[in-house]
Amino acid sequence: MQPAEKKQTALDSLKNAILTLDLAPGSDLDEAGLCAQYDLSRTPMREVLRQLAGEGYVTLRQNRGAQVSEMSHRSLRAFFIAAPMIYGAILQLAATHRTEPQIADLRTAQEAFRAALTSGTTAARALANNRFHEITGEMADNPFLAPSFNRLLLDHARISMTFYDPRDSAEQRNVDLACRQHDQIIAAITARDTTKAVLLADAHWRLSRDRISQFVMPGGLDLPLGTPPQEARA
Amino acid sequence: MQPAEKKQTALDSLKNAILTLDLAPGSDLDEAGLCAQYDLSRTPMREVLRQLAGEGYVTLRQNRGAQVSEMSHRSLRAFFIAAPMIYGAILQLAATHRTEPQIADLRTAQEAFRAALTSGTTAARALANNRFHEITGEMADNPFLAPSFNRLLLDHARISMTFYDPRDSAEQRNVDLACRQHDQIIAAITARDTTKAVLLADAHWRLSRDRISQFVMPGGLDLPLGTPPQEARA
DNA sequence: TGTATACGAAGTGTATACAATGTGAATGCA
DNA sequence: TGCATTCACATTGTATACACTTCGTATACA
Repeated sequence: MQPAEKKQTALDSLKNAILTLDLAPGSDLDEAGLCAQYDLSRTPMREVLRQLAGEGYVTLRQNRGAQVSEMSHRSLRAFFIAAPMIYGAILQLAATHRTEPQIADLRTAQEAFRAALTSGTTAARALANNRFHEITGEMADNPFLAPSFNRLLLDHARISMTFYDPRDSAEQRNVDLACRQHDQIIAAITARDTTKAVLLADAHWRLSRDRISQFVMPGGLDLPLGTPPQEARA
Repeated sequence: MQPAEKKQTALDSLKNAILTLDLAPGSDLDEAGLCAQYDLSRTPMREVLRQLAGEGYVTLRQNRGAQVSEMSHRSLRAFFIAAPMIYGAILQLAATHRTEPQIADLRTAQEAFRAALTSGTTAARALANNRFHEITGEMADNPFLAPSFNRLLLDHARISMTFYDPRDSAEQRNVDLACRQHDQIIAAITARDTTKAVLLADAHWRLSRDRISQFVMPGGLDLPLGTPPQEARA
């Protein structure tokens, strides 16, 4: 395997590991360990880490190594604010600028997503879903919106991984609905129907948002309130 | 000077040179030359270039060195589509999340901008204006919108540098108006007036957009049409 | 016993030598 | 003369040795 390929492999592999929470937010990355794992020397591995930093996957600290970028309460709030606007813009532009080969790519990604729904792991689903939306970003073909869109996709995948519970049957229905929305999105984009694309972006976002909200603010358990521990009182 | 400082110097210097068109879009960067210029060896200089690539200043091509990112007709169109939306969102969030020290920074940046208007070069104006808007981006405090916003600011500065004509007195009036709008933006942000912030973002954007449009589509010269050269005919 | 300082190990940043790739000019052949 | 091939040079990519910073620990002192 060529060195350049090994670099690409390391990049893709690390991205996937971060997207699927295989590498936890905030966890430290051992430079030497990664070098051994991907059979690269430190120089190219450090370049990979710089690239990941540029795309928001990791943060680099002076003299203190790389760590997987955090997902905090604050960033979740920022995510909720930014996502609906950017998602709407991307799908609208995708419907305008999509090319035929891109539509083929999108259909392929959707088939992979549907396959992952029935037989894949939670991580495989998240990656397939992420790939679907990445392609819509490529279709939009706007270098000024792309960086924020991709940053949103990263944390969207991670948030979904955090909250997804395969035992919940309501979850199963939601995922099936999301899959059908993907089909509708493909149809709208193919037809260059920008109005419909924006509406679908909104519906798809709300579905995802509500799923997340339910886990952040679950239904009450109807139990008596506890009392705060001594130290926490005023 | 410490190596880390030299890296920062190189990064800042290259950013400024690209923003002010001192380094022309599409021009090749000579790795060895930059190493000599900033007294760095190739390893840290390559990391600087990777960082610049991550922020959209340059593009890296396999085995073919770095080149300053292009500004094409197509990217101008994408810019016009993305800018008003992102700028509005950023100023709205800035009005919500700004802190007192950030307001002080913004006032300082505005003073520098005003000073550059009277005594500075065109490049100094562009950099001061860029800094002002960068601070509004910091105030907005949204890691999902920041990358696109900063990408927009980069090309906004470069487009302004392209089209600015200091001999045009209408330009002078426009710039003075832009400066007054900055004062109003500071006031709205300080007062946490999100509604006004959004309106000002729109007004500020339209002023800039119209300036650019006038240079892209100048008033006709009322002369007869030429004929295409032989080679160009069907 | 608590704190401060010094030492050492681990890990990060940089310099440089070497390998691989791309480019362009020169040469040979049609 | 035109085109293809080859070789040399320039430039980029990688490996590795070395320097520096950080952090943990041990020891000395209060």
